[in-house]
Amino acid sequence: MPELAEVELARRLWEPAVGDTITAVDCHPKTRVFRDCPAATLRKLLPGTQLIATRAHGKRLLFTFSSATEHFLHLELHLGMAGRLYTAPPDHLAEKHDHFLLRTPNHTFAYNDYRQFGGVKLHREADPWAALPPQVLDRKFSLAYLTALLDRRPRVALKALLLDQSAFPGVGNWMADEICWRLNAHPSTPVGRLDPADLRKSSQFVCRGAIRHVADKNFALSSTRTEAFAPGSYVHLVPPPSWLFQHRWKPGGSCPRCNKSLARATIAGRTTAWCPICQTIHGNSGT
DNA sequence: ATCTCTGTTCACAA
DNA sequence: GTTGTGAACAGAGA
Repeated sequence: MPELAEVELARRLWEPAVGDTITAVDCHPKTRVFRDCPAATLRKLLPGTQLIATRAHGKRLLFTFSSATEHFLHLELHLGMAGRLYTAPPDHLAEKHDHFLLRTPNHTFAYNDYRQFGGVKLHREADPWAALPPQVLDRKFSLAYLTALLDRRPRVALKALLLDQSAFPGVGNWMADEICWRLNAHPSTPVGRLDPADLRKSSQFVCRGAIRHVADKNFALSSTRTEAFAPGSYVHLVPPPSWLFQHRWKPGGSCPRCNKSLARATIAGRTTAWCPICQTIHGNSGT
């Protein structure tokens, strides 16, 4: 599920652990989420360390620990399709599909992923994220930068480029559709036909709005209703009806702008919804 | 029972 | 070299 806003929400839910000492690590005995780091390594390295920083970049999370034995120690999490972080009391027992629990004196920080499409990586270098591309809301995501990006691969379909994590980190299926819709562009439009300034504006609008509607609002809810983030529930508030989001999966859903029926098809390998009336910029229309 | 899914990766085709 | 497609991963809910 998680795209950039849910990933940011997950980061904030674990943020209270900063400054805490890890007292124990419980790992699910049989899981494939520990891809390049055996669970035994985590159990050996993490207890006694202190969490000192949390970061999010696109769909990735990075938790940095200070350790007596390692110069640098980071845990990178990817939530895949169904991953979720939550916080619980220190004596919390692992729920179904909890893959690992970080224990601190006052909390349990849990990682749950029933589909196991996510994963955990261990990094031991100073900055494992040194080479990541700029994010949509970074200052480095400039008009010149995006123009060069489009010039490099002018024939790629808009939807495919939006889903490319090295181009638009953190944008997933629904955000990609939302950006196409806001841009009035058909998802299969070759990106060479687009105005980079318009694409930049639309993608920034959607990323900013997603953070506000999903990360900010659900986080505010979590501080008044901690039980809302117990296993089994997660995101409660979604973008408003003026966004495509609330209409795209409804059978017979209609465009919030012109009220005509939405179209659906598989584009760039993913189910895609768009408004055939509003999204008039096409690759094959001649204009 | 069958199908779908806010994701990524890999093999392979065109 | 580029671009597109389908399968695989695993489980829940319709």
